[in-house]
Amino acid sequence: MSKTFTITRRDKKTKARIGKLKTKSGIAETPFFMPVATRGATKGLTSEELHKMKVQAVISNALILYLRNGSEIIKKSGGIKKFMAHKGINFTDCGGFQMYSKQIYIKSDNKGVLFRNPISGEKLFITPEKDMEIQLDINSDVAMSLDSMPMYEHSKKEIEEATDKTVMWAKRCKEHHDKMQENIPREKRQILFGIIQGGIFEDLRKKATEEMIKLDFEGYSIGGFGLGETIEEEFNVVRAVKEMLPENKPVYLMGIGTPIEILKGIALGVDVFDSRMPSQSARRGTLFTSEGKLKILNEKYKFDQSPVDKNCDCFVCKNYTKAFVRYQLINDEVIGKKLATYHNIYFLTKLIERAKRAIKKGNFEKFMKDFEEKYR
RNA sequence: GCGAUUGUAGUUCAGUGGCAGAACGCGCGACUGUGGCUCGCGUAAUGGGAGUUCGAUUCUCCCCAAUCGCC
Repeated sequence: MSKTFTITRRDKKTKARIGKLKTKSGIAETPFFMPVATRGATKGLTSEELHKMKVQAVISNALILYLRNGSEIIKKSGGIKKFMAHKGINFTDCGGFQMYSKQIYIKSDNKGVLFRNPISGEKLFITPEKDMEIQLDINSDVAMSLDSMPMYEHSKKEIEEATDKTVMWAKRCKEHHDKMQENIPREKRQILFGIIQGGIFEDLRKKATEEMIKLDFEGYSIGGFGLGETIEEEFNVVRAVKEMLPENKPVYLMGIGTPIEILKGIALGVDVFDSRMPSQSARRGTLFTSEGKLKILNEKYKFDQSPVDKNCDCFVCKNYTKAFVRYQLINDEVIGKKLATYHNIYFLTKLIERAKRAIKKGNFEKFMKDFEEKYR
């Protein structure tokens, strides 16, 4: 059968699960982590390198690509997969998160979001329909409905308004997206995920989840985290939303990317993650290791001849010393950023692989607890 | 040897007769659906001596050093 999502394995003690996400570009085994490739590339890494380290998917940004004619160029290049010579699956984000970016966001009303194009200075009105068209031009495998993202510090009333607007837009996205693809065979269609908002308020999240389920998306994204809330607030909401969502739909926890949060998410049955965390932190000198976070720019590693992580088998750890990576990073050489980024993304990808193995062996909960100890 | 100019943080430069600033560097921290790669905190200095003055890093003189020019 050509179902989008199939669960192949379940953990007994937690809600963790292993599944297959089927897209027009191929199948990815969940859970997986997507490095961010905002403009069609993960900073510092080639598509071949991502493929070699078994990254199954990346996520680009429809709005930001659109700002520099990227969506047009990509359309004329035959879609993002071909454009970036990527062997895995491509997600696109809608651009709703850029409401967080004061430099390009102007305002939003019920019809859509007004951005300023920082390149031309022109105002740019993005409606849910327009957003769907951009993502279809880019031709990613999985698109996101346009959301209106509330800020952590907003009042409950403001968050409720944004949440309701997100549901309303999701409906319009779904209708337009379906209509745009009605003549395309099902297996060649772009998949659309609906984004659930609601801040840290369980009641708002539950209401939004209920409405979104009615719209029957192929997958659900939980958005609006990593904005200042505590980890408890975050996972209380994820748990509540997950309990309501249908079991057979893939769930994507947007923007979440610290090792601990990924494991906690997996334990609650989240299937997809993404974050700029591993790539951005790497460039700024924070590396993930089996022993915890490593601040490689610290003076104590100046002459350190050991690898970044002695338990890691990535090519960086097999070939280079801390002293080398540190020196290149400090001197702002691209090789430093590249090696650091490679290691961090490899680490997260490998972490999830190990988590999956633990799920299969039935000791995921212990695996998670042991890991958490090191990241305290 | 003579003349001119300049000596302020590790570096490049502000500034002031009354608590000496910045940038970069260095040290530490942050970073969660990345427009332009950052942000926060910390560190550290008036070349030496004498004089004027209540008080001098600032004004005067001497010494030392550097740079430029002329021999």
